[in-house]
Amino acid sequence: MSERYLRSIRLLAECMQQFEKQSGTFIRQLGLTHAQFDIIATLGNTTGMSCKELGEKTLITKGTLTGVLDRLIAKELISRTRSCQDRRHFFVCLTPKGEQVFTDTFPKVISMMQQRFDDYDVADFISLEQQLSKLKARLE
Amino acid sequence: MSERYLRSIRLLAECMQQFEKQSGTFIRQLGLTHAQFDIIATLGNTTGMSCKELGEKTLITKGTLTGVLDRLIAKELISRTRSCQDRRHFFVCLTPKGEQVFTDTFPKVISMMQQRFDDYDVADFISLEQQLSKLKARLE
DNA sequence: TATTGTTATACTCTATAACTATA
DNA sequence: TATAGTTATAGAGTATAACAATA
Repeated sequence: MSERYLRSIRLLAECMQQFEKQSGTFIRQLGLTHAQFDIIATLGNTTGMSCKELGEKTLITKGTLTGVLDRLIAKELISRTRSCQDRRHFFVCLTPKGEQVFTDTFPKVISMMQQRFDDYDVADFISLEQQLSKLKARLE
Repeated sequence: MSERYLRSIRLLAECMQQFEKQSGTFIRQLGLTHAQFDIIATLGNTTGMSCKELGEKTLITKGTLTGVLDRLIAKELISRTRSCQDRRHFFVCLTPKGEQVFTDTFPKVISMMQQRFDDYDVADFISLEQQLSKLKARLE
């Protein structure tokens, strides 16, 4: 059974690697790094969150996160303000410019990819989702 | 359909992130970086390959690769010898010590993970593999 | 005392471009 | 001329530990 598990994990890694290869080119054209884009993507469609939460979601450790956020602030894509309730917390969210990068970027990535999935029907996607959800639950 | 595609990609990323979170702790305990472990894993169970091939498989660009290989050589985990046929090529392969890291590591990662997949039967793994293979083909 | 985040340090990865050696 | 790999450079990510501010 362990060979089967390994084979699935290897496939998972290969899928992810391919996706990152394609999206990486795109991200770099935006003048962003992978870590920076990760932050933008995590903050997208949210009302913002603390550094702690952001670090947990992106797996970036706090010491590193400060630097990544600094560079995104310099690019005016995010804001970092101290929380009023608990002044130990910072509140990080996308600026309008950051929102725009988020909403401009994703449709482009989607359209770039979408044509490859022409022969996927709803059932195919549902099946894929089910398998990945199940796998994710085991990995957590 | 694009939301379905995005949802699958997000799940894929979350699975990979979880896997890297778990394996990352383990890799660091070995005194290796992610890139270094990627090289070891790619060379494992092969008779070796050129820098070019290694770069293509790991998505590490040639300038970066030289440095990563230098550090693995310093750790005596790989060897890099010039090819006799075409002296432009180098031939990179695991040393016995590198082989040992590879064969020692994977069983540990497997056993760490395996218990989580107790309720996966052969059919589950086959189904997962099929879905991932199909996805991979589209992403390439 | 515990938690959140910053700062400092040393190392590694990264992309890119110029370069060397071989074909 | 083309290809494989190295070297050089500047910037960014990484882990870790010590620190400051707040609770």
